[in-house]
Amino acid sequence: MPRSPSKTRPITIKDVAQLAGVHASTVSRALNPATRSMVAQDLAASILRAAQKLGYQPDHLAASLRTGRSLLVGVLLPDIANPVFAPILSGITERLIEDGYSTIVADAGPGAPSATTLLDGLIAHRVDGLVLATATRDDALVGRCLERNVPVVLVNRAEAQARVSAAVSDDMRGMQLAVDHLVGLGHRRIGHIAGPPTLSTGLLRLRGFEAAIRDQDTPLESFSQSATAYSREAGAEAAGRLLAAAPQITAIVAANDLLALGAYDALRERGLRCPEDISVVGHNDMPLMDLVAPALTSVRIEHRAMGREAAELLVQRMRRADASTRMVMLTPRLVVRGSTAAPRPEQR
Amino acid sequence: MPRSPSKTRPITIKDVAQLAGVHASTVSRALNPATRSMVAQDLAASILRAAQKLGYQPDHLAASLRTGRSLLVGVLLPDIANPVFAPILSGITERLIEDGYSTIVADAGPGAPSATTLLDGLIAHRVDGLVLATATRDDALVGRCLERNVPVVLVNRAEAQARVSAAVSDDMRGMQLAVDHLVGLGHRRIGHIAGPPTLSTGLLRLRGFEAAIRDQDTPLESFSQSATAYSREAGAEAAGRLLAAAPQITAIVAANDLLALGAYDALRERGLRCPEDISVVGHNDMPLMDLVAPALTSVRIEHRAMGREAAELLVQRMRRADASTRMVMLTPRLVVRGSTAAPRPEQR
DNA sequence: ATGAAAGCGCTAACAA
DNA sequence: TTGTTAGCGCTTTCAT
Repeated sequence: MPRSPSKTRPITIKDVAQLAGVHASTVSRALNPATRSMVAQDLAASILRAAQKLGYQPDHLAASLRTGRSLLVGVLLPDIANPVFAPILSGITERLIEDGYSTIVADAGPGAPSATTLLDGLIAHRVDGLVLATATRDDALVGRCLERNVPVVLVNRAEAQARVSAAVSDDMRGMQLAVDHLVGLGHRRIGHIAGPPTLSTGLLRLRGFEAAIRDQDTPLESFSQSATAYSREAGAEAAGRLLAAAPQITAIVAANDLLALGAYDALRERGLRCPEDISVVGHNDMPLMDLVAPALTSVRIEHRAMGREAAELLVQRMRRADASTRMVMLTPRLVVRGSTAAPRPEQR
Repeated sequence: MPRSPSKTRPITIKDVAQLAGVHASTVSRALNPATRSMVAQDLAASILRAAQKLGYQPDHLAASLRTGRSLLVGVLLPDIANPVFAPILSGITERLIEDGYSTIVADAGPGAPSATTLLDGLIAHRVDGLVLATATRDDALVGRCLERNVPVVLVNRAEAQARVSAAVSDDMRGMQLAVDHLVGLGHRRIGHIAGPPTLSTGLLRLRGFEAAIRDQDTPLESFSQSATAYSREAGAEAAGRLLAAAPQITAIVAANDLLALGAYDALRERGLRCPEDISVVGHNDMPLMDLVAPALTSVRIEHRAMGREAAELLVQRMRRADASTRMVMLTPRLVVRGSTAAPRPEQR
């Protein structure tokens, strides 16, 4: 006497075939919109009904093994906790889902395995492509993907050699906006808290700062100190160095908002007021920057759009292996708030 | 003359077997730490070397098809853009990677497909388990997972029937902390901006508020208005209703930080100062809440730990199908900052 | 301790 | 238009 199956086995395409009285391959064709036209309309309909009735759920895994496409894309983030990556990730998943891809997220943040280990894990899952938000200017991971022939694009940060497509903000222009704004307010001695020079954002924003200073009609004094990381603590530390080295500055341009918030901390600690004593400009315009005190003037980057663009580049690359490599550069704009003001007359 | 393969075919276990001069199954045993002991030590070593030399990368997909385990876990978020979910996600991935799982993230935020569609997509990828951060008190998705026999746990929000394990904060206690603090400061007329009652956090925090009011020795007046969503805009709108209905209140307890920030907006718009005219308490203690003006007094939830706990519950459930269903409740604590103060004497 | 062989669920080339 | 067949890369009985 056959015992009734207590453990429910998942419904396969074969079960559907049996119920519909056709062969499994016919079911496969009927169920896949791309091949449905190969099946007689009414038959396809009855197959669909059978599948529905059984509660059939396709198995991507098995399909992937056969087709060589997993419909999985890996996203490697430097640190999920950093608020700028949430909208980037959101933009990426939003675009990818339109083409049927799901997103595996790997966080290379503190306490995580090495980025290389994470990358190998993603590749082991046979992702169809990768978005790296972690890229340094000279990035070994990119080479690894290229070797393995896995489509890859970069987001937010680019590498020095443009081996793969990237979606980034125009970092130099962003700094120009910041410096122009400060000079327009009357500032003549401006400091920069640079990001890590190993990251494109760190280097390009520093270069952008220097270029913007040079390009002014007015001669300016400028100073800069590099932060060791994009964090509030590193920002406070670098701001301290900057203020010690150049106490005459009347404004600080930070390479990112977290650094700017660190600068707030440093100013407060020294009894300096913002913007009365020192103006501060950030970069990224993260969520809530309008609510901090003083509200932060910042270079706004459309992170969500940037994520979408990166995903778009990847989709194109996954569709055609020979898709051209290119860099999509989004134009930032300055959002002026309360952290910048004209220097006091006696400071001039 | 055989042409050299221009397109690099991925290295399979067979290639390794050939190079090592053994059968594929031996390679499989040698490469898997769990079965390595079945293979002679020196042979295993030489197989490992062969794999290394060829740059062999295992194919989880093929293994999954065979073993029925994908090493993939799905995480369904209500809205990646909401800052509380970043640390939760971080905690989840951190714990799961310890057991070799990768995380597929699906965002049910604005503009996304329906949660049901996303869930089916995750199931199609044959995830070994699911973490739902989206649960309503009466959630159809949970039932769907149960039907499909997919291990599932909830995080941050619980459902009314405790069908599955969940990691949450003790929402009622959180509100007690908030109310006790305000009463201790001398407040006697307190308003609550509640979250959506369809969410456990919304309902339990409301109940917690009411219970905390009742439990005071001093008789109090209390009022509440529900926000339609956990957003700054909805918070401003609900705060407006609250102030209109009960202008005599001296303090507002919001069901979450975004609602509290919305209350800030509403107060500012009406020319009311915080904390001089009205004290405000938030809930969650999101990143940056120490920097908004005024710095927000808030009920701190350890979101990262909560994510880890949820992942832990899921791992246990995935290991043993009969693992007990339970609720892990983290104890919140109050972080007092500048948004709360004693009411002015004439307000008493 | 190792090899042989079957098969996970699906798709695609080929046949009819 | 539909069925037949083979096989994606791996793991796991079973046999040796």
